[in-house]
Amino acid sequence: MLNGLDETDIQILEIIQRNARLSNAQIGVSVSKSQASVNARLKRLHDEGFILRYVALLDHAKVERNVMAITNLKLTDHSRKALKHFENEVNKLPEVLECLHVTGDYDFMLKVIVKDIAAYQQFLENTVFESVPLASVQSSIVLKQTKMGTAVAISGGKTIA
Amino acid sequence: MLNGLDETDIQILEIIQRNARLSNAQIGVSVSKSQASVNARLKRLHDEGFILRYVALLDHAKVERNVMAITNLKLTDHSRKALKHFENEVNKLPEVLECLHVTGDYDFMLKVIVKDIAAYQQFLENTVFESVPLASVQSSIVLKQTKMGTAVAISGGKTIA
DNA sequence: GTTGAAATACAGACGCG
DNA sequence: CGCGTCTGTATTTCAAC
Repeated sequence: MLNGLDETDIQILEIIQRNARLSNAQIGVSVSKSQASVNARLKRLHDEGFILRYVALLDHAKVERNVMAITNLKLTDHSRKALKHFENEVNKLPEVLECLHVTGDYDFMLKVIVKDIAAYQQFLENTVFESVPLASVQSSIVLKQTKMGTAVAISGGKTIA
Repeated sequence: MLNGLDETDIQILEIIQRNARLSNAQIGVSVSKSQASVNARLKRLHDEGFILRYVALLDHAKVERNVMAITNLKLTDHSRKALKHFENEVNKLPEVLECLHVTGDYDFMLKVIVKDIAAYQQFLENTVFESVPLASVQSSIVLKQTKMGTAVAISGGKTIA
């Protein structure tokens, strides 16, 4: 159907993207399969690389990380070496949750999580500006996370809400 | 220490943000506590809202969702009612993984996952442009996901790499 | 898909600081 | 008296059939 996935596989993936703590038996009820069957499918989906990993999502505010910012960057040097170096530097920074190489006015888009605005200012000055030569930087502060998900809709068009 | 979290709590949170499938016993080894203690802490951390939920992360390419795009939007109407309506519309769209209300040149930033560029074009025309009056739209296609994480560094400064 | 054994999660009673 | 360990029981995982 899709890379060797049948309808049941797709249903299972949709479910565990939203709640990875359900038991195989609970998932089995939803997909009308035995728990052993669900177990075997989950193992296969993981072994074949469909499932990358399982993670816990935290409440950022509760752990005192109240500022999310989007940092758009344009490098001065676009050689392969410079790009690689930039990627390496970014990977070391715990404040950076995501780094995307994008088309458009800027080269990279960083999703940054810090304690407060002061911490963000320090992050820019002491870390980003120091790492590589930058042609331009544009920051957007996140006022509100209207939608915050990790689940991708699978199967042909759209699937579940 | 931080909202009532001690050093052990923080270590546990750091661990399960990266691997939520470890057994309580395995976590216990890392934090030098018994499995029962780890179990009790996990339950408390969840009940108190530090842990929002557990999810599985999929390989987007394997499920044929090869295009990630960032859609920046500026609305024409900024009334509270219009904002609320926009948020409601966006929440219905499975292609939109994240929607952030941001400062800067645009009002909202959408992280969109679709099958291909054609699907993105349809998403814009049939869905986004139809939902609310827009003053401007700017799309950035993601060429490469240099870093892709969900784990926030807890504790004062930085913690683990 | 069913069954059974091993691992795991989880609640209660006790003990230490 | 909060917190951790220990023990027993209920679930769950997982491999063999």
